[in-house]
Order: sequence, then structure tokens, then C-alpha cells
Amino acid sequence: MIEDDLRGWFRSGLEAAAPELGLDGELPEPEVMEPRQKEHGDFATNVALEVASRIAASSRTVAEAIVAALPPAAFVRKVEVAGPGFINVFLTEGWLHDVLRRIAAEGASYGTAPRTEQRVQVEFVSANPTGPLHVGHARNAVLGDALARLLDAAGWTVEREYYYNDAGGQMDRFGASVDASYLSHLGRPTDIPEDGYHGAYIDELGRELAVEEPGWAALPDEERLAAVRGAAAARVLGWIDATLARFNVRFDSHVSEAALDRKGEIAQAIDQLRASGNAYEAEGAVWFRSTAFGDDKDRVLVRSDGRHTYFGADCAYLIDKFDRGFDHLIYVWGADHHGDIARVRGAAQALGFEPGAVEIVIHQWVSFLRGGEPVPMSKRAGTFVSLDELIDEVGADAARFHLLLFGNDHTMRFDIETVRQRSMDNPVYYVQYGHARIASILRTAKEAGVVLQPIGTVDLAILVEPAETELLKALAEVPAVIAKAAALRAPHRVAHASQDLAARFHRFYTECRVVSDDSARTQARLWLCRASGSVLANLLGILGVSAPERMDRVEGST
RNA sequence: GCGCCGGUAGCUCAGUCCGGAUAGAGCGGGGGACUUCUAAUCCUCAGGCCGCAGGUUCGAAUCCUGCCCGGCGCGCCA
Repeated sequence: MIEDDLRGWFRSGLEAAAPELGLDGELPEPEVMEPRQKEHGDFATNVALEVASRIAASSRTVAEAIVAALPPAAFVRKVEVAGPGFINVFLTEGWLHDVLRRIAAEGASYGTAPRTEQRVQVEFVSANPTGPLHVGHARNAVLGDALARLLDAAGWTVEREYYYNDAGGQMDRFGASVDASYLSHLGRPTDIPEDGYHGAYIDELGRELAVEEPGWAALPDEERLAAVRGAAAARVLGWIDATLARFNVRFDSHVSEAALDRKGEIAQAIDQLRASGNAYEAEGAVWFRSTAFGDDKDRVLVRSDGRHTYFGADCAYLIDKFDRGFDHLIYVWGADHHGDIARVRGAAQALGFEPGAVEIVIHQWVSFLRGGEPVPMSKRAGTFVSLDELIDEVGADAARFHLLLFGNDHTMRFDIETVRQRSMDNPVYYVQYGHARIASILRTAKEAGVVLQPIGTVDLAILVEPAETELLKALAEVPAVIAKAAALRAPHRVAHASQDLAARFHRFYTECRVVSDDSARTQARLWLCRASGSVLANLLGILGVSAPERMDRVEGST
């Protein structure tokens, strides 16, 4: 990457100039930045400003000395000292043309880092199977999925996991609700409990089970309830998977709390905490001493009625995860769970794991609106908008892109009316259109009988128009963007990069005719188009958004 | 009351981690560009006490302190 080359170059200049400047001790790693103003060059460093305060010299003097000590370098056209002591570098276009050759060679892997053995698990969605996914799950699903794709691009070996609590009070209420419907459909009218679930899907489940498993009605209450609850949960999990598949979200594994319990892992985990003195009994319950790990309160592992809490199961689940050999664990949680961070990391530490290996990515809430009006949502009352309906209305691509447009810790608005519009309000179509346009150009060239020559034989040096150069620069930045977005767990940076790349392509399209009588220019520009399309597809791929080969105009889409 | 997250153009948001030069983008508003590879596009103009007040620094949207406003959370709920 050019930035790395420049950083090393600046460092050698700095090191060479250090003795005469009287700089001793550790030298800072020069920061390479892209100046906002073109007059300030292609790249710049402020390293002279950084070190000048350490010695009695003006930062400009320091900058001059560093520049004088810089070794010769290819691609560097001009170096100057500017302002208070910035060192600005102007490059020849050759480095940009090299980027094009690199993209041609690397294709779909351009911008990604080499695969490493570092294994990371991303656990997300993890909604309990008490009902279909609704829009409230959308951001978590998309963020977790995009994060997994992004970390994969950054070289991690990634596994995506869905954990669900199929034991506990909520599941009991869900099971009792379906059971009531089940009995009613078999001629034993039964009211759904007051605190139960009331969506239409409950009745659907009850009816299906009544048809398929009428024999359960003869079982004792406990056994029948367990059978109904288990079968209903399995069906709901099936729905959830189907919905997520439509949303382009897939998992490598599903883990059930009840399974952990059956294997005795939960009891074991709690015993382990007791043995190490990190758990104690009080008020008839078993508590984790999370205050010893920075939490503001101790937390209950086993309630006074003998049932473990979700947190108790979480401890067993932590052991389960680490036992599977992950180097790093990421939990994707909504803002309402930020208070749980300290206890989970505390538990990791108490159980003998490296707490730094447990990372929680929090996202803020989404307000769903329809034409400016808030969409009412209550899961128990069954008045939520399901994720399936959202996908029906706006499409998976538009929903995903919109949800990935903003920083994780920003609350965001999602107006279903706006996002469904194929309008300029909708950046996803802007970016996708860029890709479709490129495909269209390549088709046009093919139909015109233009045969793309091997890139090694094409004179790329004729790509010197400002629109071409700006496009090349955007392509050159992509590896750094992906690396940074991954490091910051910030897929929205990828979304913004895709918009920027699309914008630069659209400008290039407007200003530069690709397929023309000038065959040398046609060849060079076709390679630029190919590279742009390939990189755009890579970026969209990280977002889990499709890169269409064509997009037909829609009526009234101006 | 305590904790976490936001507060940047009329609106929605980048930029804050790791301080740099004249703070960016989209939408909306004004004005332009289609006999040309898709006008779902492009160009141009207007629009900013970067919540407020201090502090650190050669330099602060960015770091520190306090405050204001909004969201979320705060012992055996999930």
C-alpha cells in the first residue's frame, strides 16, 4: 500500500535527520494523511510538528531537515514544506496505475487482508424462539452479519453463531400460550394466559400442532406442555432461519441454553465460580461477585426458586465458547444490554479467561416510522411489524444498506416509506446503479466487438483526466478503508466508501467516454471500469448487498 | 442519583479512537446539462458560535473538567 511505503520513507528521513537535530530517544511513527486541499499534495505528514516540540527548533526547520534527509523514491514528483511544518508529497500518476494492475490481479480479494488462523466468533441476533423476528431485530442481524463479513475480509477466520434461551420464564409463557390454542383447536376451549403471547402466529402454531399431533392431548399436563413448547419453538426457529436467509444472513451454528443445561454445563460453571470464591450464597440465591470485576452490583446466578438466571447460563456458554478454541469472542448487543457488559467480562475473567478476548459491540436503537409516523410495536400484543414484512416492503438490499449507513452508537430513524422509495433519498440504488452502469459499459464494448487486451499490454499512463485520477484514488484507498472499518467494528465506513466510489465513477462516466474509436483509450478505460466494478462489488459484498448487472429504469423515478 | 450512547448545514449523517492546513456528503432549496456506453446520472450556487462554558496545546469538532438537552440501562425480567 502506498501509505505504508510513504510511512517508511518518512521514517527513514526522520531517522537520518535525527542526529543533527539533536533528537534522541524513540521517534514517533510518522502519520501519513491525505490533505483536504489538492494544493497540499497527494499525501502529507505532520511528523515534523510532532517532534519539534521536543527540541528547541521551529517545526519548519525540522521539516526542512527531514526533507533534506529523505532518500530518493520512485513515484515522488515533488516534496515541499508548507504551513507550520507539514511535509507535502506530490506523486507521479504511476502509483495509481499500479493500483489498477493490482486490482486486475487480485480481483475479489483486492482490499482484503491475507487469511490468518486467528479465529473469531460473532454471536448475534440470538432472539428467543417465542415468535417471528420483527423489525426490532433488524439492526442487530445486519450489523452482526456485516461485521462477520468485514472481519473475514480483514483476515480473521470467522464463525457466526446464534444462541437462544429455550428455557426460562418467557419460553414457559410462550409454551402455555400455544398449548391453550392447541387445546382449543381440539375442542377444549382454553384461554391464553394473561401474561402470555397473543399474536396470530400463536393460533397458527396451535392449529398446526392440533392437526399433526392430536395425540398429545391425552398426555398429562406437564408432558403435553413440554411437547407443545418444544415443537412450537422448533417451528419458530425454522421461521427465524427462513427470514434471516431472505435477509442474506446465515449462521454457522446454533446453540441452545437447554442443551447446555442438559449437558450439566450450567451447574458446572456455577460450581467452578463457587470453588474459586467468585460466587456465594445469600438471601437463598447464588450470586456472582461481579463487583470484584468492576461491576456496580453483584449478580444472581441461581434464583431462590432454584432456577438459574440467563446470566448463569451465560457463564456456562462462555466456557463452551472458549473450549471451542476461539481467540476472540464478539457479542453484538442492543443498547439495552450495555449494563450487562461488566458482568460478562467479569465472568470471563473469573473463569480464567482473558477478559480482553471478550468484546461487546453495542448498537443503539432504530426508530421505525412510516411516513413520519412511529410504527407501534408490542411483541406480546402481536402488533409488531415483522422482519418479513419489512423485507417484502423495502427489499433486503435497501433495508440492509440503510441499516449499515450509520455508526453503531447512533440512534437512527428508519422510515419504511422512504427506504422503499426508489428515489435519490435512497443511496443503495445510487451505489448499485454505479455497478449496473459499469456492467452496461462492458456489455456495450463486447457488442461493439471490442476485445479486452491483457492489462500488461495496455498503456494505463494515458489515464490522466481528473475524473480518472480521482476514481483511481478511491480504488487505492479501499484496502485501508476495509482494514480500518474492521478494526473499529464499523461497517458503516464501508457503506460510505461504496458511496464515494460510486460517486467518483458516476462523474467519470459523465466526463469520460469509454467505448470510442480511440482504441488505446478504450482499453485503458475499460480496465478502469472493470476494476471499479470489481471493487464496488467487493464493498457491497461486505455489506451483504447485491451488485446487480443491470437495473431497469422505474417509472417516475426522477 | 449513578452508568453508557448521542448532540456537527433547514433535515439525515460522516469526520472524534490516534489533535493539524480553508469542517465534508446526501437530501431539501436556487440555477444549469440528455441526437452520446442507462438523466436511478452529472455540474453549479446558497447554507455552519461543530450543544454551552472553561482548560491543555504552536494548533481542538477531536483530548481534560463542569454543565445543558435527548435515548438507553440501573440487585433473583428477558
